[in-house]
Amino acid sequence: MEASSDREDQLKRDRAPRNFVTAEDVARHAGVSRSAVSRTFTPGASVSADMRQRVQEAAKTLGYRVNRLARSLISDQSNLIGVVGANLSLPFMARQLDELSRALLRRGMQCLLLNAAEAEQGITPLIELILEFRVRAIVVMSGSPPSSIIDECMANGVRVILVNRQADDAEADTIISDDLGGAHIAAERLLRAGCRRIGVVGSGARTPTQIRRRVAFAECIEEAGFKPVVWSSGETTYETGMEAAEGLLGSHDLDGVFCVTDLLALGFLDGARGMGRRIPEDLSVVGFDDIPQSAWAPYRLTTVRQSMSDLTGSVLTAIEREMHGEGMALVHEVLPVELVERATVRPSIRS
Amino acid sequence: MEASSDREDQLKRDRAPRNFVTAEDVARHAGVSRSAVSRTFTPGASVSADMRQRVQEAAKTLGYRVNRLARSLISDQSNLIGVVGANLSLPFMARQLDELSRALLRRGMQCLLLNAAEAEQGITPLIELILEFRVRAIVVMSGSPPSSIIDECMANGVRVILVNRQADDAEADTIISDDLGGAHIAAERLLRAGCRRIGVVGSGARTPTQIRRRVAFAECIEEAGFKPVVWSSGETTYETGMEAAEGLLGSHDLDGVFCVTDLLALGFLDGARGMGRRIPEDLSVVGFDDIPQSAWAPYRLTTVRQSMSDLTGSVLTAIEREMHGEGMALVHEVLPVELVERATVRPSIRS
DNA sequence: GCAAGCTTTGCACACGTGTGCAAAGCTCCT
DNA sequence: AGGAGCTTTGCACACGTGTGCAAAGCTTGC
Repeated sequence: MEASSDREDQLKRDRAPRNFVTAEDVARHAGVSRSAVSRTFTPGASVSADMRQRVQEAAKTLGYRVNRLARSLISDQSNLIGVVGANLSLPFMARQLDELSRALLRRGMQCLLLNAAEAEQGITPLIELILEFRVRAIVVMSGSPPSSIIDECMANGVRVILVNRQADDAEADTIISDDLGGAHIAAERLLRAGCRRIGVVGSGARTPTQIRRRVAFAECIEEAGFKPVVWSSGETTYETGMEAAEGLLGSHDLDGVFCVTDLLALGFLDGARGMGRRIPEDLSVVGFDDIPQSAWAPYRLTTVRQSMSDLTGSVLTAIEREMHGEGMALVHEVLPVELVERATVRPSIRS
Repeated sequence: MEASSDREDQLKRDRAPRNFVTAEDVARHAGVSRSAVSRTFTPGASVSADMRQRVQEAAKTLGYRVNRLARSLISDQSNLIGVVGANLSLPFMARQLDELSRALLRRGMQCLLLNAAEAEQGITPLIELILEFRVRAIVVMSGSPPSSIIDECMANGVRVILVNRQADDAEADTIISDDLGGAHIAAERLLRAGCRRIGVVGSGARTPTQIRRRVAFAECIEEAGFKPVVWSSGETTYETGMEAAEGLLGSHDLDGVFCVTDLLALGFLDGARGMGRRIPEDLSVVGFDDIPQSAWAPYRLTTVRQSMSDLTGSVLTAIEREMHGEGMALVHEVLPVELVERATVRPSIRS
């Protein structure tokens, strides 16, 4: 917080003189009142046609732009949506952000993006910062906000929408893809392929999503009477996937592996191949997410797909739900997933 | 513009009542003047220690957050940086945005992200929208702004920073990686490998970057006495790379190819292999950008690397340069590139 | 103890906009 | 022509904050 203050201090010191045209200027130039200008740019306000035209002409020649800061000051509401995300360069996150920012713009909202990568003490400070902009809602795609800050947001009329995140018993909207179902599908598929010596690969990240997928998968396998080998350390990257392959396959002769993330799966595939395993003859692999790279020729990964459009759609639903009245109800959605069959799992034995 | 207006209209209709705590509330609760509250939260203002503490206590119990909209209204300046980008899910763009948003936050600035993907009539409307937020500067990573809007930004004291973009003779900061140098390096490397039947692969996108790389490469090859075959259609994706391989290798027996983008190169590699070409024995391939996937085991792409940190650093330099006075000078940087040798080009013949 | 100098505090104005209210203008019918 | 009813316009206030200015308080040196 200290460093940040110093920074802002400096920003202010070398502030440049601005000269934006104001509604006052336009009014003077068009010979009308300032209210008329305001109404011209306020949808639904009462202005006559020729007044509107006169104002618009003046505005055009002067280069007038409404000052949204001032506008929002009145309504105590901006069209800003705060977005908290980290690791924006990971394929899945990138796609998520791409779709979300596009959808927001299409609906007349803007995206205030804060990168949580360097948020050592959690994302609470980031959310606090976002609140200072009087945003319309906050979308959290990374980190786990303590319920105290969520409550504060809600108390101020700002919805908090958690995407593939969880906050135990806090009043937040929660949109999650069906990790349990997906893990189940993956387990089922591997078992049907006749796999018996089974492994799970996760990273060291302790996100709810990772844990749910790993645990649910392990349970399924155990129910079937087998004992899965688990890998869970490192970052959630391709490289970790390779390490997992070396670590796991060096000591265990596995014939089926579930990677909780496609990125891990791709690394794992390359690692396994590097150790001489043939896919899927010797070893079947299933991923989760369906990122674009999974369809690339060297991989053709069989994986559990999250529907990106469902995800974005649900976020928008939550944002547009009214804060008070009967629409206040929280959104709690578990989005369905589906298996995408490609080429990394052996065909089912009995069909 | 029409649709957007309707949208905003609707946003206003279902506006929810808010109840943010104001500085006035805090002042009353602490028994001091409102100015004192303001000064407590203004770095560098004159407040005594115990006054500050009293205010901070009251602010904490009441849950006060400075309203940045109001604050910015005074200074006519926010800490917002407008960012225009499209195709955020492409690896290179994603990394760029990741680094930029991180750097901005670290320096006490926030990122107002507009996705230009659906900007059919150019990005001028987007920049106009951004201006309404009285941003500190605008970073353009996609689309090409006409110089009229750039001039308007500059007239209002808002810098426009083009990243790997170009606006002919407009007053914008321009930060470009050395496409010409990179193309030269790529050509040189292929020639040294003994390639003689050479191709260039671009997409149908007519961005300055693409064109510069393609043209410069072709020139180098022609200077060496050969005539390159050119592919340039489709989107800038992996799939286009594959198509290019099929299209080009079906009719020409090439032994060296330069892809103006790594993503194209990866698709091209897979396409070429699918047609039975051995890399690099039969065919050498060089890319441009050095995205993470290029280092993956099936590819090990030799490519021309843009330094992401240089790029981000230069953007920050431009943002922080003063608008008036001696610091007003525009930033025009051409960032150096370097060849990353991996495994898709044959060793040099004469060394 | 007192004056000079410094620090701290409150008042009041400014920033650019939206909007309720009442006055003014217009339309239309009798 | 005149009045009822509707539309349009301007005034003035509100939004929450930063800050110049002067008054008040404090410190220091003699």
